[in-house]
Amino acid sequence: MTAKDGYILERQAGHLLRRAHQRHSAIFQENIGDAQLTPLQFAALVKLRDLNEVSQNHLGRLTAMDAATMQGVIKRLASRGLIERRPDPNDRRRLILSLSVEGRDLIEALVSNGSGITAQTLAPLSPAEQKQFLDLLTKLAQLNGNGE
Amino acid sequence: MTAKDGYILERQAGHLLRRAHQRHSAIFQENIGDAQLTPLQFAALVKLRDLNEVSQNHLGRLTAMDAATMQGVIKRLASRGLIERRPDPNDRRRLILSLSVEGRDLIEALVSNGSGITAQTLAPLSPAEQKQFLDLLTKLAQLNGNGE
DNA sequence: GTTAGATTATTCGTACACAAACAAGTTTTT
DNA sequence: AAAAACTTGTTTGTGTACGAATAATCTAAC
Repeated sequence: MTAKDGYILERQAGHLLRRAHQRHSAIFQENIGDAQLTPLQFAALVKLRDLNEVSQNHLGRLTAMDAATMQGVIKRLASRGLIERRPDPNDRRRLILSLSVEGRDLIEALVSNGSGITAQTLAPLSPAEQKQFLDLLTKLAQLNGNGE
Repeated sequence: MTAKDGYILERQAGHLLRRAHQRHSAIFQENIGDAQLTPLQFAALVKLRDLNEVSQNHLGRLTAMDAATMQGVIKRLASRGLIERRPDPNDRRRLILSLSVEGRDLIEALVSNGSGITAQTLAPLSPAEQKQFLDLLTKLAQLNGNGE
């Protein structure tokens, strides 16, 4: 907490965001109910459940993963048999992704755990603070609003 | 944004924290003023400047990095000649870390950029909102307050 | 004072994160 | 239609993240 010129690591947005994200990841891992599933894999399954079918890159945009990251996440989900990949007949560059039966069953069984994880992550705050925090955080998560 | 049962990815704390952290990282990279320096490396240098000398594990605790991560961060900083490592005479397990002259010069020159990066990260919020956000985020970054 | 237990740093293995470069395919321009 | 520009998915390389295992050392208990 020392600082010769007022720059205190513990008060920087980036450091705090990183630590809060660490804490959330730990809560996720303890409570998701599937030891292999990671937050990104869970996000991909949830979005796929909502949309039924999407291309890989499109799913990446919806879940905020770049193409290279998405590739790895999808590969691992497919190797577990949770999702299926087939070529798009209208655009031969594209891979159309969808949930397998096992993937659908798994995500239906685990979504409620996801809600609990968010609740637990926000538990140190009062209900009013939770709402406020999510509102502010939503603004800061917007890709614009930076400074070019 | 669809959802059969109210679980909306875009409103989950973890997803928003991840995206806000992504945005911060992009702002950091554009504004830190040293193309090689990463947020973690910057944090390590800042803490080292504040404390002069610390053991590697201790520095890891102060910057919220586990021992394995810290090891890599320190290795890269040392290979750039920004920090020095010497054994602790009182405890032969320990490595005592300190800034080199170049490391000190670099961090002194870049700390103010760090403040600008936090400001820019929080720029979408009003000053009152910024204070509130940091207060709430600080509570959520505390390692306790989870639910065992 | 030795043994059991804890701590320090390292290594290994898996999973993000993302820039950069690429091949293959699609769209836009001219 | 052919060229230029863009998109999709993959690969490579570097840097977090962190669990688990290990060797060396230190500390606490007995």
